[in-house]
Amino acid sequence: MTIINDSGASLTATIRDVAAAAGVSVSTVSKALSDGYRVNPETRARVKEIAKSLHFTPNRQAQSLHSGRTGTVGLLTSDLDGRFSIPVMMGAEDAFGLGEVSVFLCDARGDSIREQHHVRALLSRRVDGLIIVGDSTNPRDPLSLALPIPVVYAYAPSSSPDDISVISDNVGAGRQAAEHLISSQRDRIGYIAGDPTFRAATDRVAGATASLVAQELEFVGGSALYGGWTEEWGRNAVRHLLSVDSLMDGVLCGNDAIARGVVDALREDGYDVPRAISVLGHDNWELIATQARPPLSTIDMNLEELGRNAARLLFRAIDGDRAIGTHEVKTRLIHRGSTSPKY
Amino acid sequence: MTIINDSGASLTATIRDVAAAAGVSVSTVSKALSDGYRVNPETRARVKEIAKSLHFTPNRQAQSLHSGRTGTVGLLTSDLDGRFSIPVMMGAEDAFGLGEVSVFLCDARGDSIREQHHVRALLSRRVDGLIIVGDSTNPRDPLSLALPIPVVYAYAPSSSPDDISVISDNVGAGRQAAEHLISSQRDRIGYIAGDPTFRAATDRVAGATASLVAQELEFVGGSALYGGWTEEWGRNAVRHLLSVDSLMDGVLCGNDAIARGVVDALREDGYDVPRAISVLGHDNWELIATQARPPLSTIDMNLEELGRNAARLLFRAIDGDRAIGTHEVKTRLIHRGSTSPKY
DNA sequence: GAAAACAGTGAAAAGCTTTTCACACAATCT
DNA sequence: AGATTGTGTGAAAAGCTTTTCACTGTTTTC
Repeated sequence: MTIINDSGASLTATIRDVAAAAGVSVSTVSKALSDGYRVNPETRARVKEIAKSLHFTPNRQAQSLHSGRTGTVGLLTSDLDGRFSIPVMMGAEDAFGLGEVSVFLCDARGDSIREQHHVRALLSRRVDGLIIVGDSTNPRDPLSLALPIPVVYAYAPSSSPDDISVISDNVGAGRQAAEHLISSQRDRIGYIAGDPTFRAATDRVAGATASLVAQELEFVGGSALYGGWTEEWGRNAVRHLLSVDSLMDGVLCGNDAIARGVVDALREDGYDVPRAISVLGHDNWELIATQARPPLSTIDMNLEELGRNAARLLFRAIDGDRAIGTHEVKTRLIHRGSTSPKY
Repeated sequence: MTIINDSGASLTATIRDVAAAAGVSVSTVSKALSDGYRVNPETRARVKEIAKSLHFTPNRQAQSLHSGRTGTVGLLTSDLDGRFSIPVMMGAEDAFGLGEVSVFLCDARGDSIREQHHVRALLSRRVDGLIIVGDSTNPRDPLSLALPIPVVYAYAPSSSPDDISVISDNVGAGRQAAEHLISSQRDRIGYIAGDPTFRAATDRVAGATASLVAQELEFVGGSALYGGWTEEWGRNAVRHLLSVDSLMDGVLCGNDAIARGVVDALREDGYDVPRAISVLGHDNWELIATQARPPLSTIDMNLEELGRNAARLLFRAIDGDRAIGTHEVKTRLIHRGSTSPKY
């Protein structure tokens, strides 16, 4: 099925069509369009003119058949509906530039058989490289196949130190969060963490703990409280913490859902957020954070930046410069209404 | 950069390598691997064996150079962080099958210049077809280029009736929602709608209105209340409706955020949800719906099914069978805690 | 026993582009 | 004038696979 457009030229014109129309050989067309070859300026202009009028675009399949590079990259995610892999993908797409490199998207749905299958398919399409986007920050096993192309792991690092990984700096985020509360004169701080089987949960706690220890403080109740990633857990945990220390003046939360549960419970129980008790979330999950009462101050993981970095590292690796190891992306604090200086 | 794996075979073996190793010609290898050609069974077995040991996978670039079909499809979304385009993409990927067809993902970020650019890039990659995923249900202008490949519009339909579009049946969804409340003996029902500039908002209201009219009912306050898509609007609107009719026993909402605002406000004001007042959302946006108190009953748009349909229609179109027009996907009711029969 | 059918294999073309090499012709130098 | 340099162009190969056609032998048919 070939639709002919207004000018009568098929949109899938090949270089031969251009050559015929210009009355020159195929190789002259190629050179005329490429700049940097010796072609009579007049010929070049005429060829370019005709190529344009024919809507000629070189067939990248054929180009790459010749160059050995396809200008395509595989993006293998394990969880498309995850809130984390999408921004990472966007950042990567961004860094690859408009049209320069195209991205094959595959979703393995957490199934390693499926993953293998996708990898093979991508390999048969001769992608130049692969980005594997995880759905949690826990390290994952590297791809088992020996691959002829470079691979970058994003969000979830590879468990092998010889691979290239880009992750969010969760320890630093924990520090950043704690310092934010400490700097607004809070000294009775509780930590309501997420699921302890997640590396993200424990890393954030570790960072925050380090900051408190540096100020000779400790968490309300002596240590962080682990639970789940839900609002309900936040509601229950904050009430428990208040029963331990009724003068608690700050709460750090493992994510925004927990934080939302916390501010909901506090509002119901008549506490003044942020003046009496400041609450800080994590993830900057807009739809939850902005709709909370008050809107949540939180930590943003800069996931798009993470994706961009992953893409850049992949480029370098494709060019032969493999920067192995785990690269961390700094988080940033988003100030909304749930934190403030103490009154 | 070519990594040699354990067996000593490069993973990028070509058909020539296989031919050399098997001591036959290239064409024999091709035929032996293809089934359906006349090849000596012994030769065939030997070739297959060797191809396997060399990890030979045919170069799809070269294959498609020959066949004219690339087995790739472009997926152009306008809003990757949108909650709607992702499930549609997943469904499409699903229907395209594992490895059979690969998907190029592009994000135009709502910018038509960018969109054009992506379309050109995809064209130069000779994709077999294009799916355009919108970020709202409002009809959009069709791509301005005359394309040599078929296009399917998903979620947001094309404004041209000659195109192929797949959308969610919002009118039907409104009916479904209203009937759910009516069938649980509610007869004083309010409708808190979203932003009236969105077709989705007005269509849902239209469907619900039709169902009420059929029962000789009308909405509390006479008609639906339009506002925004936020929780805050839900909170404000439901309090207003109660001031109009303090015996209101059901509330239909334009989306789950509104519904969540509604149940929050009702809980704060001491109403019993779902017994005294049932509340129904829309979108089945899990993270909001499941965390509400009580969890929200809602309408699911079957977006993955929508994506699958889009993919199937694209296949048909690629095979020359263009089913033009707008195809609707039925919604389904998800029953959680916020609706029940009246006590 | 000669002609026809058949089985198995290989050579070659096609698909599109890029790049190298060679050629023809004009212009410059000795 | 003959040799050299330079300029613009085209032919051809390479990259990988599929498919058609042609070519040996072998087997069957009349």
